[in-house]
Amino acid sequence: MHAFDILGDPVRRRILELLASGERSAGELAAVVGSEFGISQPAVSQHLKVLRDNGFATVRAEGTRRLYAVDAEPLRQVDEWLDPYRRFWTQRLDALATELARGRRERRDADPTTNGKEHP
Amino acid sequence: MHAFDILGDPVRRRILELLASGERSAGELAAVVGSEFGISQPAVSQHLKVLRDNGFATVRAEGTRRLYAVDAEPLRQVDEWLDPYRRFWTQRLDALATELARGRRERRDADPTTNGKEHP
DNA sequence: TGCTTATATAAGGTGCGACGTATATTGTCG
DNA sequence: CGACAATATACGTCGCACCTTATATAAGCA
Repeated sequence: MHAFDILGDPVRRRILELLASGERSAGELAAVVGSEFGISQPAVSQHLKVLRDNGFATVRAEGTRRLYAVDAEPLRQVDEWLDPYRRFWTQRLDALATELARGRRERRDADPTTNGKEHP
Repeated sequence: MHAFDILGDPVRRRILELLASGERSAGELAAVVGSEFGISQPAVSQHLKVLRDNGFATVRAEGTRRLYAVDAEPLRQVDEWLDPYRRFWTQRLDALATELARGRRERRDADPTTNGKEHP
């Protein structure tokens, strides 16, 4: 199953967002996400299972609690998938930088609004 | 509709992959993707519509052809969404570098596989 | 041991997204 | 204009992902 299939679900994305700042118990996640999306504890638990089964999260038992944490490996793969497209926006940024430089140069060379003379 | 929902579909991902290397006509895309996934021309056309409607692709008419191109803006958003997680793997790479350095040091100091003794 | 809390699994219902077939639209060429 | 080519839209069907309710598992505690 491809990583994007997992991230396609908003509930799972939200869970990962919560995990981004550190470990959370299944209960905490069920409470927060459950109330935000209006879904039940089992529903959240099922999403946690999907995240586990696909390597997006790891679990650690602490007593009766299950503490979840992000495993970023699949996210890294998503990041890799994006590689071929990065040039599209970095390129645009470069063009913007060039454009800005050009604008600056022209302003320096002949800017009537500051202190240059129009026709010496 | 969230960007990840669009990327969740393998056909749409494939289309974007093909567009990464430049413009393609709807017909080319339908031929390649259609045969790869075993789906019809209308099916591909519907996916193209989804990509259009959600800003992942732009179209330009050339005669009776429709030439599609990537619009990377939504992908840039996906890239942004990944930001909070980047530290996980960059951090891991740092740790790996550290680990490798440590391993190198230990090997230099006392490496049993080359000339050390197991039980002196 | 029995009761409670935390979490997961089972089983079943439902909505929606992706597909195919058929057809409409638009452009080209003779 | 009429025929053909390229592409899009209409519409009905179906599978599956996600949900709910009910229940199982397992740990903590009186």
